[in-house]
Amino acid sequence: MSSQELLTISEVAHRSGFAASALRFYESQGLIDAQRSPSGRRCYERGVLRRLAFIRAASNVGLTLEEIRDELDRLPRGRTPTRADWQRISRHWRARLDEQMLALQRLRDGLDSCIGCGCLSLQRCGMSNPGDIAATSPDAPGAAYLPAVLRRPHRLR
Amino acid sequence: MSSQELLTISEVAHRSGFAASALRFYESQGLIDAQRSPSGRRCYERGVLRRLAFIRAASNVGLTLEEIRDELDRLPRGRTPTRADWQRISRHWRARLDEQMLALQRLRDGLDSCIGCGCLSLQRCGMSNPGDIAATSPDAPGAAYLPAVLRRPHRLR
DNA sequence: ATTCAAGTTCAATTGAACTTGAAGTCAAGA
DNA sequence: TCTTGACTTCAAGTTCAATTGAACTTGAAT
Repeated sequence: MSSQELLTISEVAHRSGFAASALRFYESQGLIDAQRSPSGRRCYERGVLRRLAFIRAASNVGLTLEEIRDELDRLPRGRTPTRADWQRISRHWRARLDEQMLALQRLRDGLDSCIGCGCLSLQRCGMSNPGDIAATSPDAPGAAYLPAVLRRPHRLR
Repeated sequence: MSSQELLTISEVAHRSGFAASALRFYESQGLIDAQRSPSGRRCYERGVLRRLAFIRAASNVGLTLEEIRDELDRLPRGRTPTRADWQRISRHWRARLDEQMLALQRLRDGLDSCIGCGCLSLQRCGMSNPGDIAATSPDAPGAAYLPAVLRRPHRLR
């Protein structure tokens, strides 16, 4: 069925742009898998490259590795994702990106409204308080919290 | 000259929205400072609240604490920042936010161009390769890197 | 036969921004 | 006097996504 050409870890590393250490790490985290040669070396099917592209894209969108693993697990094991699979995922990501952009826009608009006023008033300034949580709470503290989407750290290299 | 009303750490914590531990940490990092009571407790001037609002805002924009410290250090010690100070800083932040938004837009456009095609081709897909670095290199690896602006982790709470 | 690069495992380290815990001090109230 | 509770310091822990290092094995080329 499947082709015979298996890839070494350094080939996959080079072709995917991930470090070999990252590939081992992803395997340990259940994001990808590898066969083994008789001597115990990792042998990858070509499909792993698509999977890695997926991982990078998802990570770019801001998903954690855990979320990515979940998403991959809900994907059909073995076969290439269908258009429908891909559309479901895309919509998910698209929504996340829109959220992030919106949060940034609010921040930038707050900044614009501050320019020239020299304000940065603790209670009122839209810049130090981009109006999400704090303002609504009954005995809200003066300063505010970033919308959750922008709070997530994400690195990747 | 300055008023007598000094604030305790828990007052500042509540009014700024930062945890007391964060205030101690910021002091240790040279971002804020505090006087001491005879018994060694921290006493804050009201001005620290403005400074903390600044820190939160800057952090929301994505500056690291180190960058924030630098920015604060270039600010006139003692006096409230003038309109000119604030405008310089705002422009700096504004540019940074614009960068971030642009990066997100590229990502989203790539996603849109993918929806329905089910591609995620390693070499060509705009989603796994938001066209920044990798594609330009001579023997570029297949997959790409996020623009630096989006790579920075930033947490705050 | 020797050498070398490339692979393996596992544990420890990184960095940013804090938080948590342990152990102790201090002032006010019952 | 005793007990809270708010504070102090300092060291160590947390999270995420990996990287790094030590110690070892393998396969191919010289």
